[in-house]
Amino acid sequence: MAWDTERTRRLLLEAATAEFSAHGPDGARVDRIATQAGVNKERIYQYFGSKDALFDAVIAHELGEVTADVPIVGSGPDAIGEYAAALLERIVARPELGRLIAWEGLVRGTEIEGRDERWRHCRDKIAAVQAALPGVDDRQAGHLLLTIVTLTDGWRVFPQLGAMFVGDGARPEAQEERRRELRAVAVVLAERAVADAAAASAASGS
Amino acid sequence: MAWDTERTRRLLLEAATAEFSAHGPDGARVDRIATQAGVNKERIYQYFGSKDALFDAVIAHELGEVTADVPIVGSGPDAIGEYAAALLERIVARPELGRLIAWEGLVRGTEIEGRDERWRHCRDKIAAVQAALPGVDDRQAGHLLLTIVTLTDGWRVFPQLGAMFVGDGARPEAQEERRRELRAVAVVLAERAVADAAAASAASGS
DNA sequence: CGAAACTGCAACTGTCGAGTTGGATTTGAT
DNA sequence: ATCAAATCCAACTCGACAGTTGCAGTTTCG
Repeated sequence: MAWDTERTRRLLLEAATAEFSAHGPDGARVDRIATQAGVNKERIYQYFGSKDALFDAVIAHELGEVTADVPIVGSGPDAIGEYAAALLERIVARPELGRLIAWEGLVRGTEIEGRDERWRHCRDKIAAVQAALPGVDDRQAGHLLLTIVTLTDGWRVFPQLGAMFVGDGARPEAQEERRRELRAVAVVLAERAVADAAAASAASGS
Repeated sequence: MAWDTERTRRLLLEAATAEFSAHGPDGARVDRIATQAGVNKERIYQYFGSKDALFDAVIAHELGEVTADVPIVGSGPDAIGEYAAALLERIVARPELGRLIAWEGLVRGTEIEGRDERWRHCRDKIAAVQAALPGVDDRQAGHLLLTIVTLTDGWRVFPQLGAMFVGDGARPEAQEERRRELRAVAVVLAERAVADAAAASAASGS
């Protein structure tokens, strides 16, 4: 078997993703990550430098995946609804990123690593929303996306709220129900954004 | 000066609220809480038993306050909009509870302390929504509340998202803008819930 | 006054965990 | 075969932190 440094790196990243997602930057244990990956703890420092840097690497990696996994297809409010539903489905199947983002927000605030690249991602998404909803401006598209992403991430970050307000969120039926609800919410908000845009354009055009 | 055990307890609770909100159950330091409160660390164990128990006490205390602070006044979709706006205003002024709930959700999941009392709070809120929006059933009211609470809490829990999508969320104008947006979202969703309820009642009535 | 409870203070214990180090072993390339 | 890089292993350092203890001063209340 060849020296497969990419494999070692990948194993560490996968184990770290699970560990950081479950316990956060403070609760995560470097030893557990190493054991879980079946790799020596010392390797982590060779590859990533520090626990914090590993956390950043994990987030950057996960973020790259979700963007590719869940595109906005089609156009019109329904397309936004489908996007929201797909995003929720994805976060149920892979809750890691939502939780990681929450840990990051709580611990680091807005001072995040790799801000530039992430900002580019967000601009792209905003542009994609605008492509699907012609006439909607940056601000409206940004708020719409913020609302959708907050609701999807929040579903797995505040599980108590779901359990209290709509019954245990781990139940498959609850997942499905919430997915329908979120899709409907996204559609309604997208329709509103389009209507606002039309009204604004009519006002300025007259 | 008389022995004021309530004051000692209150000082500890206040300091613990700030510390846990800022750093979470894992990141919080018992020594810092004691120093901040101007009370000896040992007192914490006399009064609350353990770091974990102190965390639970902090959440229970904060939760009691918010329910009293932000009621639903009036009726109709606009009342729900006002409620959402007031909730966001409150979380900007006192971000502690939102962050505590997030820490709790991330670390403890749905297995929370004092579940019964909290469940009662939630039932009350759902009933209050139904009082403001006649005809709306439990499920719809629950989803509406879940959406509103997730969006308000998320605003301070995912500060990066706000910064990326709508500009730095710490700016006062951004706060105000998001507040208007959230109010509008809540109104739209409340209107939709009412319309759904009317349609359902018409269908069953015919 | 005197016992009992409350508090402050400071040092202590024991554990846990991040990061390091040195040496042995394996592997691919030349 | 040989060398350099990648890996494993195990023990180690060092600091941090939760929780404890003993003691001395203070307040309350009988």
